[in-house]
Amino acid sequence: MPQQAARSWESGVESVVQCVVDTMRERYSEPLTLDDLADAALMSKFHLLRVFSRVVGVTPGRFLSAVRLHEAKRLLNSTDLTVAEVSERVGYGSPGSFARRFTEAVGLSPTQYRRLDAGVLPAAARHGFADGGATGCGSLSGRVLADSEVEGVVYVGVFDSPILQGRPRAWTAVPRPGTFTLTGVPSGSWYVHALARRPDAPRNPGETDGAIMTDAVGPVVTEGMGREVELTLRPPCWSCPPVLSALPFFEQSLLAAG
DNA sequence: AGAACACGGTGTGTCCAAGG
DNA sequence: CCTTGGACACACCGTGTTCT
Repeated sequence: MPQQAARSWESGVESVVQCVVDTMRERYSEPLTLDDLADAALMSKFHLLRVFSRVVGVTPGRFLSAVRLHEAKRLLNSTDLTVAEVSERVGYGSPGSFARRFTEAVGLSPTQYRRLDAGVLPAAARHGFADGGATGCGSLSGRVLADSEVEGVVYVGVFDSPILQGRPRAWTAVPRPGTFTLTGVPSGSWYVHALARRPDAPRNPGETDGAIMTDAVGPVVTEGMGREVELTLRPPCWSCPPVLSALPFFEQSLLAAG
């Protein structure tokens, strides 16, 4: 295929995937299936699965799940809806199932997450965040660059997913973009995520849309010492899955709680 | 080469119950 | 009212193969 034709094909695929992402963001509260999304994209579900994964980096199901849980975070912080009501609004049929997925993705249960806003957090919920999460004996270092100005510290964490979700296996905070070293990284294949607040970012943990800059690399195989990575913080683009982990606001909450 | 299909394993959501 | 855990069903995913 000539280069120009290849570029045209790629841009066509991107616009189809963007359409699917838009559909997810608009209709996350409905029981969307891969078939529905494939219909919207005018292609088979088999092909959609392939092109979506190639462009976005995660499967359609995982992306949709991230969109739903991100909206749940916003509702928990900006409304008085019960957890069950939030669960229903974002498309989950079972509050129990919602609470479990939320806890896995965010690192805190829905009620614990809601309390973050008030700077109140049970001691049990600190485990895995407050100690840097480190459980291994390897290390990983590198450099974080930034597209534009950032406010406050830069967080760097090791996660098991290309989506910034759950509790990091190890994390650190550095005062500004620059070099970092992560210790206690378990051996394995990980995704390294970096994130920081933009100067105009709201303080509300639920309002992360457009308020932060992120970057990720991976999978990075760590075995002992010596891995070097480089990340460049940028505002989230349309194909970036929402940030689900409570990590960027956890340290702030710890400080507020004393 | 790209698109569609088949299939087995895996992951996710639901339901239910128990306990805080 | 919320969280957690187990069992179950089924949709989803990854991979290999076939078709155009």
